Amino acid sequence: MEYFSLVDTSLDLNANPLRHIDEVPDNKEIQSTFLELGRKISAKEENRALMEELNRVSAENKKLTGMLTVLCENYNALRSQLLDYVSKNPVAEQVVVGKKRKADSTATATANGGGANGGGNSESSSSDEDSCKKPKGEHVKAKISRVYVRTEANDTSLIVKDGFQWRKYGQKVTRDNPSPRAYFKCSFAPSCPVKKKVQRSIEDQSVLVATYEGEHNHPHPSRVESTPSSNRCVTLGGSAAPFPASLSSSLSGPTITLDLTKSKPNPDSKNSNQAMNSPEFQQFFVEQMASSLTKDPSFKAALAAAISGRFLQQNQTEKL
DNA sequence: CGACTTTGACCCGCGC
DNA sequence: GCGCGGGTCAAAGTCG
Repeated sequence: MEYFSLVDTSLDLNANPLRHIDEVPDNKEIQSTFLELGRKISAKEENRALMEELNRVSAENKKLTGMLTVLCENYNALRSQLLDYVSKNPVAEQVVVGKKRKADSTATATANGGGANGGGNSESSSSDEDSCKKPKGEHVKAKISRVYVRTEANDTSLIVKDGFQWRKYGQKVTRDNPSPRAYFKCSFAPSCPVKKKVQRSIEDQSVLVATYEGEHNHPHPSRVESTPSSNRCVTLGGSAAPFPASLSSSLSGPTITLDLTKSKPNPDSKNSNQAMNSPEFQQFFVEQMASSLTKDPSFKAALAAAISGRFLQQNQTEKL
């Protein structure tokens, strides 16, 4: 339930929170009303309307808060079930292999297939496939996570900005996908073992599939690059990805989706909670919220209405 | 001039 | 053993 510390759930999410301003007659009408009926009555009526609106909004906020609570509870229940399952079935826990040629290629194939589901913006857990055919005698060396990033259609670069600094060390055209695959190492290498592969989804060329291998053994260098203008729709999962929970915000729609179901069953699952509580995550979250809100035309309209409404009210009180 | 990218060559595991 | 294909290396090029 840490999420409540991150998000002010009492946010007024009404599309048109100042509806009462629209309903109130325009300035001249108000003045004439005042002249005819006197100040006390209309002031009382306005007061009552405001109170009703406030009650309505409060009730809505309460409802939304309740829904979020249920959502979080469900997530926690599911996660604990998953952890139980993983602890009872050690095979399922084997997420990755070191020299995992076979397993990895299958995983990549499924990833591309997974990209097809839901327009390439869904994530397929890499742990399932990897656990199926485990080459003999191989040990768990690194953790793999997969990230889908929606880019501009004309953006040909294979750059997934996740806040970390990467050094490209290779590029290959693979057999199952005509678009080249780029290989990156964390720029903190060799002290940091994390590698990243980035390739366009075969199904949706506007979607980049980034596969992270390993875990960063250093703090996040900067959050500045974490919200690039070109990469907006990010789905994250796993350990090497910057955040354990999946976040997505889309270019086309100013929505923020906290996909809590896609968090990987890390044996050290407390990491995800720690990351969620980390200031970096909170800043990232707030940035995402802010950028999404500023892109929302209805939010802008509501804001403009609020400001103009405020001026209008001030004018009225000054005139009276 | 240093850091980073590009790109062809090389290495290595797997399947036949 | 050989060929294929994914992954890595490293020299050359580019950029700030």
